[in-house]
Amino acid sequence: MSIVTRFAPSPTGFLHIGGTRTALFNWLFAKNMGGKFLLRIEDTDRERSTQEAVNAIFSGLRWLGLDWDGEAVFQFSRAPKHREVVNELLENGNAYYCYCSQEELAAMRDQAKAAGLAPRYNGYWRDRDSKQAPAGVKPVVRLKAPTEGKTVLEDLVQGTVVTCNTQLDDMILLRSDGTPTYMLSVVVDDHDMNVTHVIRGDDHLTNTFRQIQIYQALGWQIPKFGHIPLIHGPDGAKMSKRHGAVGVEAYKALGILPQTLCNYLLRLGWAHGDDEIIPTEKAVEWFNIEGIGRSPSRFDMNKLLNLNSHYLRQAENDKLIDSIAEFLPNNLSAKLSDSADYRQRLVIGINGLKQRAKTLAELATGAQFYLLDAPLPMNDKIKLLLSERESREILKKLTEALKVFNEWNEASLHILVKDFSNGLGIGLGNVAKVARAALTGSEISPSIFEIMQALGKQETLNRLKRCGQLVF
RNA sequence: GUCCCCAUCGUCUAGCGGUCUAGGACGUCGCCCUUUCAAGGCGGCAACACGGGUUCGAUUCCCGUUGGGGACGCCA
Repeated sequence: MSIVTRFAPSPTGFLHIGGTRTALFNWLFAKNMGGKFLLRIEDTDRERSTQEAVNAIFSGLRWLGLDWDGEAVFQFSRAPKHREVVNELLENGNAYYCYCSQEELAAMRDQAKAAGLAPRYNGYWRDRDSKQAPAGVKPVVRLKAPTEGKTVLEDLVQGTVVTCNTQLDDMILLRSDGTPTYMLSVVVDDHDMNVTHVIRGDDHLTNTFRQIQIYQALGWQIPKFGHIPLIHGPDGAKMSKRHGAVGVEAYKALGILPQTLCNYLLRLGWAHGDDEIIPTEKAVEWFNIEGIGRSPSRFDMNKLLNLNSHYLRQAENDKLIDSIAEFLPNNLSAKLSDSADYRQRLVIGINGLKQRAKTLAELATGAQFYLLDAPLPMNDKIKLLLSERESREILKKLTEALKVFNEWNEASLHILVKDFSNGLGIGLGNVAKVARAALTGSEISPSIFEIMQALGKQETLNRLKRCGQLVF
């Protein structure tokens, strides 16, 4: 039998980074086993579900390349089927109506807590006749769960986990307004979608015992479960808003590459020996559930950034140039797309640039001087440097030397400027510093010879000459 | 409060009884390379939470302690 996994997020916000890892593991497992990966939107909470959140899930998964098989299933649309199943349960005596009010339930929980027990419903209506029901109260439907014995979970990640049934109460299957609860919907949907492996966050572990009880009441085959540890923030607590970026779109906006995020998320709690750089193809080949660690791991932005600079350096230049557009100010990104000349500068210049950037955003910032027209913006330090008489002397002489030079490539320019510096007896570093300032408006940049080549002779001379004449 | 899970450098991890004077990566520190900054190369600092067992032998197995985390909704 072919395996089927699924990712089942609720559309109540952004696509959470933790959920993303869950999706990745499900996807990898399915791919590794030659099975299917399904997507189900758990939108049964009508109050909190939004279309915007659904879109965020779709676009986030697509961005990461975690494609799902078939159409996404919207859980709410299956409510009639869920009610049908509840009726079945009601008929065969595995479920019953409960008329307790919220106040009564709260009292029961307090009572149990006071007695040193888990807060739970005490089964008041379990064996009571509905004829005794208070008038005008709309009942909920509860599962008639076993009151003794144990429920056992053979978890793919956590191992064997056992819970006493006295710990669990009769969960609600149908709300008083007739809508199905999550606990029931997941079971019915996973069953109907033929899901064979439920891989999800650790926070669902205790839910699983309840869900197993539903499977048992229905006489359905129980899928295999694997509960992966949650991702924690740097402080060790579950990732939440106060930790900063929790949605994948935030990482996209930062200029993190999708392959970086996949690689990073995979290495959080899973390893393949000493391998750190694991491209998706390898991940699919190597992934296994047994390798998933059981302890939660903390999110480390530094390592993510380091990985990202690796993938940035490896990325194809054309793609990189295309993808920095959205990180550029509008006027510059327009220049990039409208003018082949400006783009051509980056075709060469991107090489030095991408070696220095940790994110696409940084790459875009670094690329600006290629797209800007003189006069370049300069800080006081640069202005001061360029206003010195020695600097302008160097610039003038350098302009003259370059004017008659025609081997316009990085290596030749390097030799020429080196000889030029020797001739002046001032050392390459001093010439480079001034040229860099004039060419880029900055004291930090890629190799000035690469920049000269990328800018072309005319623009190089233009920038050098301009600064040589500048008066501040 | 009740139940469950977890525990190797600051962080992510390798290790599945002897190969461990514990390996890799990020970060950090130093050196080299060098026109700046990166990248790269080389090297340093840095961990088996604690206490009991089991065993000829425990980082590895068992039990406790401590510490951390998660779950206890007519949310999902």
